[in-house]
Amino acid sequence: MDVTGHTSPGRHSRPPGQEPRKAPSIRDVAQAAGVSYQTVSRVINRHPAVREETRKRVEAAIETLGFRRNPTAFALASGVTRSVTVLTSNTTLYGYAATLQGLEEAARAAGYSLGVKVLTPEDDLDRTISSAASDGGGLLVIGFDRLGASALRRVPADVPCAAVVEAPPHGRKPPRPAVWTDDREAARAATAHLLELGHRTVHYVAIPTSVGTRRSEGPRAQGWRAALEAAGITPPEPHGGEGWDARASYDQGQQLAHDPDVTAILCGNDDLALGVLRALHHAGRSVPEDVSVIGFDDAPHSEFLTPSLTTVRMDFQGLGRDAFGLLRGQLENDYRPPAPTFVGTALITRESTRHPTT
Amino acid sequence: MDVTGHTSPGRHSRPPGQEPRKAPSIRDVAQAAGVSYQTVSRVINRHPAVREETRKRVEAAIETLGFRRNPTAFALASGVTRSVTVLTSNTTLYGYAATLQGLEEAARAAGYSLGVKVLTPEDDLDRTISSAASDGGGLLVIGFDRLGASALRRVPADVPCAAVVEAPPHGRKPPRPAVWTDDREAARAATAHLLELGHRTVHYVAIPTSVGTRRSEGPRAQGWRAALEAAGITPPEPHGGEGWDARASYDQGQQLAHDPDVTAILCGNDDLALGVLRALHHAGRSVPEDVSVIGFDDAPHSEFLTPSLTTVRMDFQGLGRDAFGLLRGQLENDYRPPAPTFVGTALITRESTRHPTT
DNA sequence: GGCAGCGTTGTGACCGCTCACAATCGTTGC
DNA sequence: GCAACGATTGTGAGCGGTCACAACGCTGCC
Repeated sequence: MDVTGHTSPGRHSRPPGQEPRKAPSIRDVAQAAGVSYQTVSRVINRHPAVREETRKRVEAAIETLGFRRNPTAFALASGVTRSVTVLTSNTTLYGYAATLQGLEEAARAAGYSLGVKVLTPEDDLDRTISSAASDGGGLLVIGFDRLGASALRRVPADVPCAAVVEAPPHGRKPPRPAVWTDDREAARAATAHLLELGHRTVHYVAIPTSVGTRRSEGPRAQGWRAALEAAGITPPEPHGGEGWDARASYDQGQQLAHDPDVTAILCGNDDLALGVLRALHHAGRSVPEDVSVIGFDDAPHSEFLTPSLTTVRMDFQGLGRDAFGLLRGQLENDYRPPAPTFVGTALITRESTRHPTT
Repeated sequence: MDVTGHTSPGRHSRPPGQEPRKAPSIRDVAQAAGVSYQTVSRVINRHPAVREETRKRVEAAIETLGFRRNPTAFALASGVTRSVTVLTSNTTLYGYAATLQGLEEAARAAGYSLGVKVLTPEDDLDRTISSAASDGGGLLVIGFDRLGASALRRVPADVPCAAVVEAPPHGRKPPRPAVWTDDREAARAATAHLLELGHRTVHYVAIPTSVGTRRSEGPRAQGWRAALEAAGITPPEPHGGEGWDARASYDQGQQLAHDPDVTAILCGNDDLALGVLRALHHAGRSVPEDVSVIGFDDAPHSEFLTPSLTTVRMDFQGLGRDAFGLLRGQLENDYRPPAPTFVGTALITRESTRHPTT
């Protein structure tokens, strides 16, 4: 079953005699309208000092010739790009994809075009950054992970830049203008919820963090730990931290499943929760009867799992929108970015959590 | 729980006296190296007619000044952009996201920068297209749906363009160079598989199609229908066709669940399958004991569902790669796109399918 | 009537790079 | 010894816009 198809252009796909006629320039328009190129420039820039009648004439010429201002020439001459580049290590994981979507929407609404560059450990970070910087008007960095965070740190100070990041440690500020969600508090609340249901402790399966070594703790882990400590419980050793998806968490899920004392598990994201769910199922432990599971992020499919997943909803799109606003504030002198509009987090309780059976 | 954070740049974030010094130009390099700007241009373009010693000198100057060729000026002067724009109606659904990922990888490998523009029903398609076209060197259209397909049709003939599309009807060719997977055959094989297991018929929950009205059939529906007809079975009325996600298919799943004759369901993608799975569960019908379900696309989480989902694996990344190659062939005179490299489809059998009871 | 002042339009230079062509140099050939 | 030649290098123009400034015509005023 590997039948596939494609069509390709002929070697000479251009009909003879039909040169790819190049787009009209302002000088073409000027000639057609009987004015100077500068007047055309004024018209397309809505400069007030143009007589009504002249403007009409120029606009007519623009219309008939199908003129559109060449963005490249505009960028070169004016130094203004109206384009931004997103730097991210991933485009498909839910959190990243949703953030990217928010960034794109905001950019489109503001009339900016959006470039995307995926960061890989193999590529030279500085090289990638400087090429992206010279390409476009500004950089938007998704700094959820190590790669993204270190890219953010290396963006030269004179390059306009904004970021979406993991909640920074208390008292620390990200190196650049940034937005984030208070994951720490959200994780604390989710953990507290499990404790309130009557669980004696809560185990944690971690996502990778954006800082330091594998064993260092991200904000979600910190919130989890804080909730336990506030309840006078010694936190057990956290699991995971090496991958983002279900494949990565399945093993951890198996270990947890074999420990009969485990009755509640908080996962760093919904994909990890899925792997844990699967492992628990294989081990014959049912959710939520034997074990409660909470995810993080509220991915679109989490609601439809069986059992449907209790999880922490995040407003990634809102984060993206706001990060773009922050960048736009640096790009346009007269633009003041509005206060953050994203809605923070919310614990969505579904079927995967309940009180423990004594 | 709506605590969030952000930092913004001060109003005057630039340290006084530290102007954002503009990047060095080839003339700066030329002066530093004691040659003309044209010689510098030759060096950065690897023109052979430069004496070894001169080249060394220029390269040293480039290094010390940290010169990088301005892509905007290069584009304007040469007419070559080394950038492409992806037009898509969606960035988060698995098929789209994975295709985008393939496109991005290929573009990055070839040294192209990649722009993304999301198509919406509200925006003026022609406007979006022409702005994307003037922005970059070429267009890559993801034409899985109506919006994408109609965008593809409207791309002016003189704009370089390649697409990833739904398999076209027999004997038809897409309007532009394109790649696709033979979904029709894959759906036929998946349906045939269910029949071979002993099911008397197979029901179908459709994804939206890229052509015509809601009720017209995409290649997956055609393949399903063909398999049934080949077995002498009158195809039942297909369901769905109005949405891509689990929310859209849940209702259809409910209807199917209440019909005791339904023992096998093919879904247009894995998300729809998820909604159907959920509806069956709610109706008390177990999978695969009472009903077999097959999805399409092999999304990353499908393997970890319970029951894990039998599905048709697609090589979206490969499609993206190949589509980029097709575009690159139009952009560079001396580049011949390689033959398609994507691997087609494969039926992945997991827990959600088996022979019917009785 | 002459001139300042305004509204409107045109000219020249330039953004950073490429292209086509001209200029320079040291060799070579006869 | 000199023209021809190839290898190098430099010059001018232009890509399609913008900016700064000059120039024009008209009105209002003393």
